[in-house]
Amino acid sequence: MKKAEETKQIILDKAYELIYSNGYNATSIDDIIHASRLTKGAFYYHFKNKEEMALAMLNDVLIPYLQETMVQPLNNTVSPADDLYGMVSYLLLDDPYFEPAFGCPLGNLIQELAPTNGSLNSALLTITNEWEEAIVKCVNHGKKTGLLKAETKAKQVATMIMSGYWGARLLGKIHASNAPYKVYLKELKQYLQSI
Amino acid sequence: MKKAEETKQIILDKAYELIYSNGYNATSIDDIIHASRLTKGAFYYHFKNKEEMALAMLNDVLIPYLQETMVQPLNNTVSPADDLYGMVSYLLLDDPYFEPAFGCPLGNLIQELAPTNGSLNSALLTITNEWEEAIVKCVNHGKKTGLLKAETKAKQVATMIMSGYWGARLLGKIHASNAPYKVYLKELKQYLQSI
DNA sequence: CAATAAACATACCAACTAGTATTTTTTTAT
DNA sequence: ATAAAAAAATACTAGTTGGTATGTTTATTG
Repeated sequence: MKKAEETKQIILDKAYELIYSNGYNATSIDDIIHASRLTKGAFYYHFKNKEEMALAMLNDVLIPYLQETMVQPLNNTVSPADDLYGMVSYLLLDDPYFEPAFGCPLGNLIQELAPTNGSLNSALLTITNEWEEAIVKCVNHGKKTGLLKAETKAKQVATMIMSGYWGARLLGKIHASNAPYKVYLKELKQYLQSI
Repeated sequence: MKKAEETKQIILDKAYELIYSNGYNATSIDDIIHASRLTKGAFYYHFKNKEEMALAMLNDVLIPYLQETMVQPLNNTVSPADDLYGMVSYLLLDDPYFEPAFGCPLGNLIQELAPTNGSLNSALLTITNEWEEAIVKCVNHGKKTGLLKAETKAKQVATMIMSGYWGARLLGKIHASNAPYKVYLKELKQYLQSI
């Protein structure tokens, strides 16, 4: 019961890669097993169907990584503005797994699947809410310590930051470049000084 | 040569509807001709292939509408902050053709097609640049009249507004609601007062 | 009111899709 | 080492995809 887990992980990793770069619908099961150097038998031994595989991919690959890079950096925050800027800046410029031309893996999936799919959506919504909650807590902590203004509305700031990040991803995609990220980050810094 | 133009328009209109709500790849030619109550013969008489049809749809349906709702409202601006807020607010809350669950038609296409497609991308990039240019001009005008701060960087503001709008669309999508729009707009108003 | 071309319909194709049934190989426990 | 079970390979199906070839109808013009 060890080798099996390995191949399962290979499938999930390759599925993540292909779905991130090409989208969910544009990634066929044949694509995934070919990239994994496996066959249909292996795929359907480990997963009931494409959707269940995608759900496992979300839970085992994408979501843990997003919690690491989007949520954890905001825990035990000292300087809210700096920590928020740092979180977004890392995601946009430094994260080794994300590329401008491919956008945000979470944003991509929401965009593509939100109108149609059911079971995948709740997983996407959950991690989105966790992210928002982390930002809200960070802002509220800053209000308590006096580093942020008392009038600042934490949820509004969270919405602003999340929206800005995802939109910047779109600009990066259409330009196939991280140049828009840098422009956005400059204005984000200005904005964070105003709250 | 009149009836033919009508059916061509029907195809483009239905294609827009289906692609907006389901995505480009998820919309088959069969879907489009069925919704148009036509057949393959009609489709391929008017268009060489799916991509050429999509390009015509962009040029004849989507882009003119976006120029109307995203670009024109910023021409001959009097109060930049109000006009920028009004443009975004209209798009998010009042536009009769856009729905929270389906996001922004332009954003959707960029998201889905940017990594892969070629010919459609330049059309998407062009209208995106037109939008940015309109915002930049609006901000620069505001700086001249003294309604906006002299230090304000027009391109940064444009990036901030575009990003925020597109990201808010994503939040609306995952929540299948316009509630995130309202939260975003409140913070946008704050932000616009700070520039 | 024909004739003729434009506009559209029908029938098809090869490639691809998710998924199944069956057989073979590989692990694992004894 | 070997039997049993797990893991993976092979071969297949029915439905869908974009696109083509060839009809048939409809509109337009002399």
